[in-house]
Amino acid sequence: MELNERLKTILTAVVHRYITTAEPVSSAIIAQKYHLNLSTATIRHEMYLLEKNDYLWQPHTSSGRIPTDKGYRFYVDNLMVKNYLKEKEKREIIQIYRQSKEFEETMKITSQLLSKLTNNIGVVLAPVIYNNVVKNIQFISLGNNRILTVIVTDAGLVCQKVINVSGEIGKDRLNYLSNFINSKLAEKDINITNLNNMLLEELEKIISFQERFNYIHKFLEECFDIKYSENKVYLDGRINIMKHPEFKEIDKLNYILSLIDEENILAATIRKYLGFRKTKIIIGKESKLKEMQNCSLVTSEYSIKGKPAGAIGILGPTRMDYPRMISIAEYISDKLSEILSEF
Amino acid sequence: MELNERLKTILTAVVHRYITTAEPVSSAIIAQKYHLNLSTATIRHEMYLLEKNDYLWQPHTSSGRIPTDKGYRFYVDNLMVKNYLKEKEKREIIQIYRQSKEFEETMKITSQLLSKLTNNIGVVLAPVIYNNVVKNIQFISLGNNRILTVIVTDAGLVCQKVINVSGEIGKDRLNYLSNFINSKLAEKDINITNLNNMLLEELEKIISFQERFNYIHKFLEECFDIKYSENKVYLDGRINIMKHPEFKEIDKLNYILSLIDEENILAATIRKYLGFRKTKIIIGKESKLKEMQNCSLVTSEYSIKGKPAGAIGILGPTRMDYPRMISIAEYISDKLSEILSEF
DNA sequence: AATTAGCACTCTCCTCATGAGAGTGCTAAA
DNA sequence: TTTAGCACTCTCATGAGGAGAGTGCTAATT
Repeated sequence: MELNERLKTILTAVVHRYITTAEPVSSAIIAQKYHLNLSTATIRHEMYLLEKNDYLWQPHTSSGRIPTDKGYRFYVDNLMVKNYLKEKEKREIIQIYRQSKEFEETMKITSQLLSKLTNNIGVVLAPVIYNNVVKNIQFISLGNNRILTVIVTDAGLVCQKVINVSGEIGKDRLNYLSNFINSKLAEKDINITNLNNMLLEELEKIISFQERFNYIHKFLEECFDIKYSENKVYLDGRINIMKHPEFKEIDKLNYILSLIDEENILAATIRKYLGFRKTKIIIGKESKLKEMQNCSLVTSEYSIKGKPAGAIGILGPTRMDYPRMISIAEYISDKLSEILSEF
Repeated sequence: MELNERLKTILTAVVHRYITTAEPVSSAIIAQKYHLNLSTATIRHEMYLLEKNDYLWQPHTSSGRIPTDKGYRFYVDNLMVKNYLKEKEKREIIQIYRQSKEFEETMKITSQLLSKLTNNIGVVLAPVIYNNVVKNIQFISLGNNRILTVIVTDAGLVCQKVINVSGEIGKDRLNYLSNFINSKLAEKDINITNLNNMLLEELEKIISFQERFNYIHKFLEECFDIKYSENKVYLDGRINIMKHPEFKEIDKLNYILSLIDEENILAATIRKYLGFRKTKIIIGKESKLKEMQNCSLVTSEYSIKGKPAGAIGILGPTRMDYPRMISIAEYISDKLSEILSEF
């Protein structure tokens, strides 16, 4: 069924009311607060139609109505009015970001900002590393045949690895090798994931026949074998879930708690929806994850120097103030992109 | 009051019973299950004495008894029998550790092990860095007047920092500086926290009069200004709290959740008790933290190459199997010490 | 045809009463 | 000192009853 204007207005009213009170919405409240110049009976009839079409539901006959996932979805796609942060809020966000100079701290601050501003759970997926270009490689001898390899990428990410070698490699040799590699890196962009195939061949030209078959070769191989671990997740504001009346029920709490505990599930969900639009909204059961069935997730992607890098997210009850969540997510992901690009 | 043997036996029985069932313990159950050859009336009388002396309490008159914090404390200090892990369990732990080569991963695995083995929350405090000796410093130019400083300590910890300089510093100059610093570091042990006062003076001797007042000096100062951020906390098994009947009550859950959310509170608590014994047990209100009043925390310190480095912890309800928790905490902290010392 | 007033009906929620059950405290006897 | 016996206390589950919120339906009105 195509919703006519009046039905849309009523659905909007129900969503707004439910978002603010968390109580089933009655026809009387709509008539009273939203000045539609309609009697409760008419509103009741319209709500009945909305219910029949799955936009609303009732916890029991003779109680008010609550939006369904489909109702929220329609609201988000067709009804809501975009919200913009106040200048004052924007300034505050910038102010907070100014404190941080470091990558880790920036991630942490971002998740905190998200949770503080929204009263929900803030999620930040650290930048994926596999499309980064390697800028510089350094070898630092730790003694005891242990060598620390530091790989720096164009996005300013630093990747470190301690490697055990089975024989001594002199400082000069290490320097020679790293200088050679760095000169190659300067010549052309090499992606972090294919360091191995791009460099090893070149290196074989300059290392001795002997070396080609001994521990030095093995060492180099191991250096370049970056298993780009699933990117890190930063969470903040877990306690916020307790503020929402929907999670007074122990079962619902259980679901969201296991979501919070297993950060990977959450990260995987965000990652799954990554890619073809900056901001995405996943409402309740849309995610197919039973742990998420009472939650919505608003995600927004950020980039580093124009290249897509990661995403942030806001996790809360399906009953959330979507326009505000979206504006916050978008503003913060923009700021984060700027900051990380400067690093 | 000094507890006589019989009172001790009964207290032990009550603690054991309550730990396994989470139900108030009646005199009849004690008589039935613990074969003391005493009538319920006698046991009742003894329990009454224990209650008067604050070792037990009743949720209401005419219900069974529950140990108080003091009761648990007495049990832990005087009554419990030390428990040892089975060889099979030990082997499994070693097996799991074998998978991990990296520092981060080791920390994560440790917290997972703790939570899986105990059905409680596993906590790991990463090694503190401020008593580490600096082994090596490297400067890597990132371009755009940005320099990455990598500091490596004797414990194999790596500390990185990107510094903005307000003028160009050539590669040769950077190399010269780092070589000089490294030679000084090789001469004598310098603690990471006083890099600044130990090195800056020496460096001033070798840098030009000009440099002494310009950005190069500032750069070096900034390099050595390591704010040894509070050490990182790894948590695992948050969801486990839902398994314990005591946290069915939403208020208690709220407390422990805020503890879990603000990892710093937990870390600070562990840190507060750090120092004069390997394993520590904090029971309920002993911690003075209202968020911890329904919880107990078993912590055990680990070391790197013999030097105290950090601690692990197990967080659960006061009603926990202390002997087992202790044996797990101690075994894991020992293994962790070994592994980190090898890194 | 659309809207509305009116009202019976439904369901929740709170309170109170009731009774069973678990476990105690006390007393008197062993 | 220990115990049997019993009255007493408190919880918990159950059900009844009534208030309140809100609906669905119908007949009347616009």
